[in-house]
Amino acid sequence: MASNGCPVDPLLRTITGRWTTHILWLLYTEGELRFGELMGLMPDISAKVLTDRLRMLERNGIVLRTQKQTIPPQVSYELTKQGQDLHVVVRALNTVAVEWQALGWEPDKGFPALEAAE
Amino acid sequence: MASNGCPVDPLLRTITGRWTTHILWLLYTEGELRFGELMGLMPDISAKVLTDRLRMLERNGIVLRTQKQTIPPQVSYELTKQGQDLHVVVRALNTVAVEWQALGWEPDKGFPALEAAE
DNA sequence: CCGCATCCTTCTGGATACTG
DNA sequence: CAGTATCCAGAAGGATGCGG
Repeated sequence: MASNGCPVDPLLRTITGRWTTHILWLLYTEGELRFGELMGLMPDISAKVLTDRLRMLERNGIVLRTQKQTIPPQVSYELTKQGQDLHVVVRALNTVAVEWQALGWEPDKGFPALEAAE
Repeated sequence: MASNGCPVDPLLRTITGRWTTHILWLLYTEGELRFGELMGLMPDISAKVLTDRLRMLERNGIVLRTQKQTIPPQVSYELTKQGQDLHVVVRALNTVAVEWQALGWEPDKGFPALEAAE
């Protein structure tokens, strides 16, 4: 998979993927969260996928993982300083998403409200 | 593939994917472009993938396709009004990408500059 | 010049069952 | 509680060749 020349491409590849921005959004709005809390806030995600995403974000310096060796063990996640840079992106995405939702936009269907007005 | 509750998810699924933001960036910075011009500006993309992306963006009301029935035929693409909403997202992505690039960030490697400073 | 059809390969997300 | 290991299905990316 040859690298695209665009500098945005590698960043995009890391922060996209099924649940990634949702995780970032939650850590941004709720602050530090435990694994189980994240599971609770995302009812449809599986433990494996959540772990995958968190580990990937950790490798990339975007989230910080803190393990407390208690019984039962507790692990919590928070955004790193760099991870917080992404709030601009996530907020921009959220703004447009909400705006388009209000216009009736749906993937592969476009903007029904606008077409009807023609 | 059950829909995630997050309103950002469908939008994200549309504008991500290997070349999509690059296309949006070019249409945003260069304005209207012909198919061949886009190919020239993205040396590594294949015609099929470019067509796929453009058709998908067209279906979603993000780009406008204009065909001129000349010989040889010319087809040009530009952002729709809604497509221009995305410049906020693309600009945010670009800002962070450039910032992180300056810090030595690489996918799956994190921020070497910061780790060295510890 | 622009694009469609076909086929193939890779990557991703997810289900399920098990562990310290 | 917070994972790990394995396996699988489907989607996405891409190469190639034909067509208006």
